[in-house]
Amino acid sequence: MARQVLLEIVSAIENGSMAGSDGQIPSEAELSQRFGVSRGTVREALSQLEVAGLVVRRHGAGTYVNPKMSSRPGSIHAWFDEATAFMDMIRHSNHEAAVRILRTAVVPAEDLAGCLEVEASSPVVHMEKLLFSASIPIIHCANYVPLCLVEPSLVDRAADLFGAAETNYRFLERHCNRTVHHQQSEISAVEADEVLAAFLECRVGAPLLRVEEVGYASDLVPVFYGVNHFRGDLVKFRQLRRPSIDIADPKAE
Amino acid sequence: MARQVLLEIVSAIENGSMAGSDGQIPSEAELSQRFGVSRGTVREALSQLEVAGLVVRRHGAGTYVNPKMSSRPGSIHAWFDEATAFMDMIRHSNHEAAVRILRTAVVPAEDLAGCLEVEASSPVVHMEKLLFSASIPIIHCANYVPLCLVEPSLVDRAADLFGAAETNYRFLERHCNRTVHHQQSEISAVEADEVLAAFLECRVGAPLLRVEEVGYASDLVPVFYGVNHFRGDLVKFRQLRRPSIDIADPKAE
DNA sequence: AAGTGGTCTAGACCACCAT
DNA sequence: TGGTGGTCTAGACCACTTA
Repeated sequence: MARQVLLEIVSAIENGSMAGSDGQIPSEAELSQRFGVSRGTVREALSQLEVAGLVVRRHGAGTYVNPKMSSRPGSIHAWFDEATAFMDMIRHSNHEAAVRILRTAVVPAEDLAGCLEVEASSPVVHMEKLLFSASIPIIHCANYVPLCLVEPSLVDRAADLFGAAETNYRFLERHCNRTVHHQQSEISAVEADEVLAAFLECRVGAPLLRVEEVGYASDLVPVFYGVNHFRGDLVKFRQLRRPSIDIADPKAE
Repeated sequence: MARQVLLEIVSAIENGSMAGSDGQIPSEAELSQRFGVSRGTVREALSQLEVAGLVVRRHGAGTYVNPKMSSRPGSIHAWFDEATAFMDMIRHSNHEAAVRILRTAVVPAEDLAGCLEVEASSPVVHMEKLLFSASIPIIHCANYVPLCLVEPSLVDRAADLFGAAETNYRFLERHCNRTVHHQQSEISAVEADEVLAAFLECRVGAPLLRVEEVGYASDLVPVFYGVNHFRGDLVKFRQLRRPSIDIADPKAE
């Protein structure tokens, strides 16, 4: 029901029938009456909208629509903390997306053994691809999935299936019976080497965004490792940043 | 009380007395008994720990410690979605942090008028600074705060006070009576121009992480604009990425 | 089948903001 | 001072995992 309430609030915000001229939304008590649910359920829905940045809640004052966000609800994209397939990211944001699979193979884990929590000699399925936005190559991806996760009957065809699946998510869901629960990423700036420059059709030395990440299933088993390079001049990530919850004991300070 | 429960759980995880050998935490029902609070309160605490990535909850199975995170609880830092003063970021992560104020001034808003929601001719207080980690310059920051936010009695000394405060957060709290509620950031990769290269003691053309952001108070008033450049070879940001909440109505697809 | 987390309820009180 | 969001309670039922 919280989900239903959320959707109704969003569409009411979109068509302008929810918020007053100052952007204020009806109180939680009123909403719970209007939708015929408990106040707790309304709060659950509003909390999710708050995390997404669509509304801002002010203790004692009310809940307000965030005009910076409501401009394109339902198509929030390229937020760095959202784990979306980069292909969908491109598709949702602007142009046509295309993918070219550069290479698929089964190779030993080697340097990735640590982060994938397998032996260095264990085989991993590898896929290298190039993503295009409006025919321009903008992202180069190299992905690795431990072969031991692939359904036993499909192990022989793993490399080809990875290529056919096109994304980590789909490959893991279809052929490993796993979903990605979260991924831990690291973002940095690097310059294009000869190989990347050739693929991304940019100058050697051009600035690139590098996103390196490990995906985990809900049981905390690492399910993929990926290194992605983005044309620095064409791709940006957005992120809402907030004061963090203090996990440290304040007494300790 | 949720806060108290959270702290107790964290320290129990730290000293190893909370989780079993498989990392599982006692059930919510048991925790609520143990701490003498309702289950809802325990869930509130666990939810915060889940957002921070310290634990993972699995419907039907239990709640587990995330070993990737619990290694340094209480000092989680350099997470991109956490709005921390960059100086504290350096300090908390490794070395001694130092700051050199390069320039303070009051200038017209001009190009920043749009994102700060003031007139182009309105004055803004500007501060440019350089942050050092172990004597190496690693971050260049340029910040702007609308002068109209500064307490009237301090307007004349605004530029100097901004320099003395050293961070946006402190300046806004001390002299504008405002706290930053959230900030919207954009991260990209650029190459160092002559000016930045000189400040950051790197090659012209070296890859830099560029973080551009607008800070907002809880009433959604923009309170600062900042452009920050990070030495790409020395600074990385980490981020937990998760599947996003669908805000779009699924019927629409 | 037993145990877990996920959701919802109805009510209460508090902390905060505005007027 | 009245209305708002923030927190907590006690209980119920459901959905899911695991053995």
